[in-house]
Amino acid sequence: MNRKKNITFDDIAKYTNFSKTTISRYFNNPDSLTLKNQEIIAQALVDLDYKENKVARILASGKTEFIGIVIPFLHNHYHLEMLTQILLTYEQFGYKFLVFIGNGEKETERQYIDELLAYKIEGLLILSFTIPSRELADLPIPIVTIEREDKYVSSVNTDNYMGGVQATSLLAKHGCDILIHLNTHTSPSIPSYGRIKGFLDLCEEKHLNQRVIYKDIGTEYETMKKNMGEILDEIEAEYSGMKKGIFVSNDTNANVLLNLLIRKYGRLPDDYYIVGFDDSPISREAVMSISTVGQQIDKIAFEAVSLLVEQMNERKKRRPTPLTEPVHKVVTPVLLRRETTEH
Amino acid sequence: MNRKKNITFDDIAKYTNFSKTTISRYFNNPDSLTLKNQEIIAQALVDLDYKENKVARILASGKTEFIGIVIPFLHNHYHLEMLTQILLTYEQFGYKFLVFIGNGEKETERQYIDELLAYKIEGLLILSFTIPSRELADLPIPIVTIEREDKYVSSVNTDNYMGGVQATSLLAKHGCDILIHLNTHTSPSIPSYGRIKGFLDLCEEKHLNQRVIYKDIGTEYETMKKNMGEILDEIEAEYSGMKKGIFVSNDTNANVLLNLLIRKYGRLPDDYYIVGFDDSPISREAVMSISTVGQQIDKIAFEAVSLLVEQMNERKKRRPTPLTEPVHKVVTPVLLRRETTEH
DNA sequence: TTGTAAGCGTTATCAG
DNA sequence: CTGATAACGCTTACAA
Repeated sequence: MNRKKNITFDDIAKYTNFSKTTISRYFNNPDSLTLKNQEIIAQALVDLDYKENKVARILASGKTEFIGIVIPFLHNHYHLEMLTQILLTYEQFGYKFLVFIGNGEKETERQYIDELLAYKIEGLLILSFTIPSRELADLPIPIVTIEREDKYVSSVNTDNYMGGVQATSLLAKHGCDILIHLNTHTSPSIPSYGRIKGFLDLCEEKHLNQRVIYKDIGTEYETMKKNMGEILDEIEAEYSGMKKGIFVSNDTNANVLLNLLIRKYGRLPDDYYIVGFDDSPISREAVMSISTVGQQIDKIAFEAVSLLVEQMNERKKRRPTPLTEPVHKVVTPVLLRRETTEH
Repeated sequence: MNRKKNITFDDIAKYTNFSKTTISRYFNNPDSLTLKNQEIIAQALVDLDYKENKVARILASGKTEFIGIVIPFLHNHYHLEMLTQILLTYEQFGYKFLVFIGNGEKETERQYIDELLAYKIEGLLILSFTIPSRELADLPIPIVTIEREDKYVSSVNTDNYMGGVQATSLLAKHGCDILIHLNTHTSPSIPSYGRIKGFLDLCEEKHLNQRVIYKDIGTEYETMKKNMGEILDEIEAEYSGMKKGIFVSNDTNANVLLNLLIRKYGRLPDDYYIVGFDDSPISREAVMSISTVGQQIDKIAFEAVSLLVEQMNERKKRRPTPLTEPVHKVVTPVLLRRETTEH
């Protein structure tokens, strides 16, 4: 903020012989001025090279048009793409975003939220998993979470259950003898648990031979390769000769499995069918394109901001009717058949 | 901003029988109060559940602690990772970021910058390529650009030239008979032009047989595959029997080439050596890990914010000595030898 | 070490 | 349709 000489409403008022109030009206309710006076002021704006100061406006009006975001520090495609899509909603809603990257520590993330609150954000989007929704619900502004535990707050998530069903059905259709799901142990309170449940329910319904392998594969590529290698060895030993349908919890891991197979056999053996989850870039860029369940990240981002803005607007009414119950929206995923199942 | 009743310095002042000023001092210069009085105020803060209001502070002090970012709308790993690393510098510098995603249109991006200016950002980080640096230089706040045309403004970039030299040397060391560089036509005013120049200069210096193939591969995976396929056909025809060292302008494209070869031969033929650029995730996740030139994104982000903050601080001095010439910092890339050259 | 009072640049309220 | 004047909540000389 240049301490020197910023042109203010006062300057414009003097220059045009109107009052500050009239200048303010020119911006907020121009129709209340005569056309002629509007023109006079418009000209003065140009003559004086006026630049607006939103900080002053916020202080006076109480409307920041800021939304806070707390996103976990993950290098995965999903969160980064989600952030991008959220930022892009500026075009539709006009809200500006103040972004903090969480580090997984409760105390730090609480501090971030306090800082956001100090900037008078009007709503908060939480993607980070650190702070339980019970605590978030007590914040004095509307909250919407994305793809995390959301019992006490509103949220937008992928329909993970349907995604699990879709992936499993695809493998079932190919007549696999054994359906295997690879995942980590996941709490039922987390949306992605639906992937496991979808898998299990469909297998039960269709009386399919199934197995869930719970194992944390790790995040370093070399570690992932090693852990996945062990899983693969076990699968090869256990289900040799059978047609194997493997639903992997995400594309990154599915790709590790695929690479292992390709390097072992030079190509994907006929008795392997693989489906991933996320439609992340790797699913397209892999040696063979990986069938996957695509999350509609743009839709989720839009719905989340939309839901948030609705609640923010509700608060601005004279007689606000705040939500009594958290709203949980769900976005349908899209099954993408690619080479790892259509070979 | 809750219109109702926010606790303000006035309330605290009344509660403690101090003046507003003293309360302000408690926050900005606590040592100027007696320990006892500090405690009294601290207690009052708790009793009244005071929440700070940075908007008011900004208006009064002129310091927003905001940095604006305009980043292009690209789904590539590089920009998203850079954004993440920039946001993470909050820990060190305390500046908050207001992020806009450019759409490549000058008029829109100018509007974004105006909006940022209206929020009284203290500095601006530009990653988008749309607006020429000539125009950026006229903005009334410090600017730093990252990896784009930067003639008239300060910038931080990867040392692309050295990267080109490193990649080329690696291929040369393996005794390749022909060195091929795949790239698009690039203006010398853009940092990444250095990759081409580095390649050419080294080849000339070492009297190496070289060839640059300029071709826009596209962004859709299928298109890329098709275009790269044509290039590969030509290479196979032209340089059959020769040991080929191929330096591809980025990892995404290098991976396309690698996949094509693997699918054709079941493995990477012995007479192919491939180096990419960026150290993007795909270079590790590919069927064979891809040798590449790693950009130190965290360092670049840090240097950029650091350079910006320096200039911002300079302005706050009583007698500021603004930069007379733009500063161009350069971050050394790191050569990563992986399977595509060490087979 | 503490207080007084004048801003910072808008918007809101109440008149006219 | 237009204008005074008081907020908004904090910082910053200048005093004491």
